[in-house]
Amino acid sequence: MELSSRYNPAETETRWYEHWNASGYFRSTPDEREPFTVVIPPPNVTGILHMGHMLNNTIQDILIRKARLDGKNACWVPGTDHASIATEAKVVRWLREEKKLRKADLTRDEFMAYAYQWKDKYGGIILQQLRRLGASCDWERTAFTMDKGYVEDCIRMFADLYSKGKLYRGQRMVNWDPEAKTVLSNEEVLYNEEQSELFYIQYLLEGSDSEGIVIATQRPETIFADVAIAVNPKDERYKHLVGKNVRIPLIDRAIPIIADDYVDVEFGTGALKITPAHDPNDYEIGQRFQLPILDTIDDDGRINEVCSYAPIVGLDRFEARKAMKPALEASGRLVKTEMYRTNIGRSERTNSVVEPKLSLQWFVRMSELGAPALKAVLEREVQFYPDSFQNLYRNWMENLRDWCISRQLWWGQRIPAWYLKSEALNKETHIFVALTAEEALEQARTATQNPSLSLDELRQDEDVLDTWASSWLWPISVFDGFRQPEGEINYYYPTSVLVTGWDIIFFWVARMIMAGYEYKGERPFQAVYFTGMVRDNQRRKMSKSLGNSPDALKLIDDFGADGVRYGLMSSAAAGNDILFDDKLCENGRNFCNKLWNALRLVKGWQVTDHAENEAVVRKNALAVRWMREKFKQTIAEVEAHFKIFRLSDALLGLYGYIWDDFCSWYLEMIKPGFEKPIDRATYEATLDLYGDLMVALHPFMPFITEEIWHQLRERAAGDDCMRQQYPKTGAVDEALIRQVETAKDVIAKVRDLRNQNQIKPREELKMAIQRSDSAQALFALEGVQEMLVKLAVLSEIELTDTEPANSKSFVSGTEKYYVELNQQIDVAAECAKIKEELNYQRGFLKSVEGKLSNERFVSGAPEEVVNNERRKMADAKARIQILEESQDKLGCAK
RNA sequence: GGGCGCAUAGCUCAGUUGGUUCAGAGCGCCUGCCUUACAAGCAGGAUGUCGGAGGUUCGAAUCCUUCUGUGCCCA
Repeated sequence: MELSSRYNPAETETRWYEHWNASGYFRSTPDEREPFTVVIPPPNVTGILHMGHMLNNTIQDILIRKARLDGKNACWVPGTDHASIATEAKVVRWLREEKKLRKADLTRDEFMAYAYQWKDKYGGIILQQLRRLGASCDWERTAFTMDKGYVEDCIRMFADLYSKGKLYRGQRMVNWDPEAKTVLSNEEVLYNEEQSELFYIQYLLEGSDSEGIVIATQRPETIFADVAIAVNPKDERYKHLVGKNVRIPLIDRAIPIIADDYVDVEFGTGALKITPAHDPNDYEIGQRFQLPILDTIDDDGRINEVCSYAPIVGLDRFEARKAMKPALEASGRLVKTEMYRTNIGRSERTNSVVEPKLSLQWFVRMSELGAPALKAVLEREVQFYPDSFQNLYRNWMENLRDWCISRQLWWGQRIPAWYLKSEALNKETHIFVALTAEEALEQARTATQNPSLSLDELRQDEDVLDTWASSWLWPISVFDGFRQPEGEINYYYPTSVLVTGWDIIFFWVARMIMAGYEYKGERPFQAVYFTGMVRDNQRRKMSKSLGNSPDALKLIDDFGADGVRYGLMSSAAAGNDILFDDKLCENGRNFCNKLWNALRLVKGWQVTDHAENEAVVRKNALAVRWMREKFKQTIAEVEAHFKIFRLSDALLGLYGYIWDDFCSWYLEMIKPGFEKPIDRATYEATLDLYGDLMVALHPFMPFITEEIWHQLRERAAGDDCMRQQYPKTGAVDEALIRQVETAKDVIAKVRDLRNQNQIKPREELKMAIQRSDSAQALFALEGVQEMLVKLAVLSEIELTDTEPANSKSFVSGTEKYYVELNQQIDVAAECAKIKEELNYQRGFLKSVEGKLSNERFVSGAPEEVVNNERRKMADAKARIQILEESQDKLGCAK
């Protein structure tokens, strides 16, 4: 069959993916083999494939395919996350723009119906895209965090934590998104420096028209919620005022001046207005001083009636702020304003300025949940790669705050708490948490001692769970671990490794570890591999708004999935950011092409049962032996790298072996002459070796390796590359490898000599070697001489005692070689070269001798190191002697 | 403000428990080649105060101190 000179990935990739999938190779069911389990970090259901997913899932696929080749029962569970706030925002926009509907006009059920419509249409695109990448997930296990069973698990978890007292409802200062009208976690608030205006406002003392205290605030619209002015107790300027009252401008309500250490003497005027309802720190101070709370801002960010300054009631908080400036000026209480830069928190989802707000929310008590999760990581029960992420983890885990898990959204698992309609909203004294409304009703009847209480008289909490409060159950729930605790979860759990970006170490990793210990009494995974962030070549994070994120599928179109996988992995040390560049994928594509052309070469050979001559047999036998030994060595390194998740190193090791050793050296060694056949033994050995290479490389580049595997030989049905045994390593004949390396060095030096003297690569040269024990030992190895003749393009090689006329020499190892040239030798240039070499060797010798004459080195360093130095010294002396002899013969001035 | 990390070739980075004159890879660059697998290629080549300064050690890119620059997390 004629093979094209360029590898074409498009056709092979779809074909092999379908073959694997149809053959059921991705499927896993429990059996007697050792399991290797990976659960996918579920991508957002409405997401599309981006570079981060590509990196992340390539890594998972590599680990899974390797485990499969190692004979393990590899199970990779795919799925998606409902991503409550992000998806709801998208659905709301879709309804508004395409259906002309507002969320407020829909019932909850109607909204949910639309949301599922949206999910069915756009959800799961990403899982389709992962197939293009070659992801060998068990698709029959595809899970979704809003699956019926999954929701049940979330409800069960909620009820369970509540009954154990690890979940409570409480009033807390939360991050409020007035646009999405929901609570945000700290992690969903993004802080950035913005320009702001600082208002210096004077509060007059009670009973005075001139004396007062000046405070500085960015938020003048909140002064009507003030309940005190605080100063630092050490602040001499204000000591005399503590305990007195001042009046809020415009409304003249009196508030006390209090003293608290929290106040920064340096900042502003050193006097701080205390607004417990609208600032977390003020809230803390308010609690300490048992001050009242006046909440003047509504859920949508408007000033409400609690504010006793009527002109701004009903205005948006920013409108109100604008209105305040003229009002304060008119009152004469505005001292000055100044511009200043400060960190403003905005919602990651809606970009609106986050409002600190007091709210009744559900909180998970973190103290008990956190302890085992922290211990597990510190004691390496859960091993992080790279290990240093422990620091970040510990830092966070030692400062845990209770976790607010309620969100004011509809798209998500609705909180299973019921209240009595007879009680005012957010003032409920009775809470019934149960798996179903009926059970809640039972509780309510008992609690109220009213057996005729009906479901109509209860109302369910309107809120849903924070997305992470559902996805922290992922490693358990996807194996049905809550409903079938004795089922297959016992086989697959704990999972082997989790692969995820370090940016969600708190959101998700930490919480899965907590859930693992809480519900299985065991770690959810043995290892966590943290990937870096994929950035562009200017180190900017890939983002839609910057438009710097390459189209993942286009990359696959352009370079092939294997090429992209190579590109991502070749520069992806664990935890390190990747500065992505198409160039990387180009390297991958080129590598595919190299593999492909090696195939073309090998498959183009005629094969004969009778080798050309004994010399060729000896040369080829040595080449095959060398390649096999080096392969074992390479596989040993690959295995060592896999063990500690150094996938990039493992790949580059294979790359180097294949490109340099196999293609550049081995194939050139055995390549038959023009229109000459190759002997069958070498040919078969080469096909076997090539096949083994494909298996070794398969986890990284699954498609081309499968294709070549099948091109190499006729294979029986089911004899596929992805189903082989990973090549085994074993004792390596390092002496043999060293000898061939020596031969390679000689060949390289002859080539260099040709280059420097403008001798054509194909012009045969005569070479002689200075007779010595070491030279004789090297040439005693069968095939070495023939190898040199072929690759250095020599007419003959001989041992000699005398320097041939008209020749140039070089030193390799401790041997001296002469190459006869049919041209005049430039004696002066030769002398200069030798002198330079001598200087180097003498310097080398001096440093080695220096070490060896140091008594403390000889007695202190390990024997192995000392012996090594002794060998170096002997070699250097031998080389110096050779060079000095050359000097003498050439008659160089010394 | 508290904590963590990084600084090595023009660029991006490796360099494992200190041990070869150990300073390395890829890309880029330079020279010569369309050599009958591959120009998406082949054969060669150049490139560094290992951020600065001290210290420990027989020996430091590697360990310690400090300074400088830089990135991230938390507040």
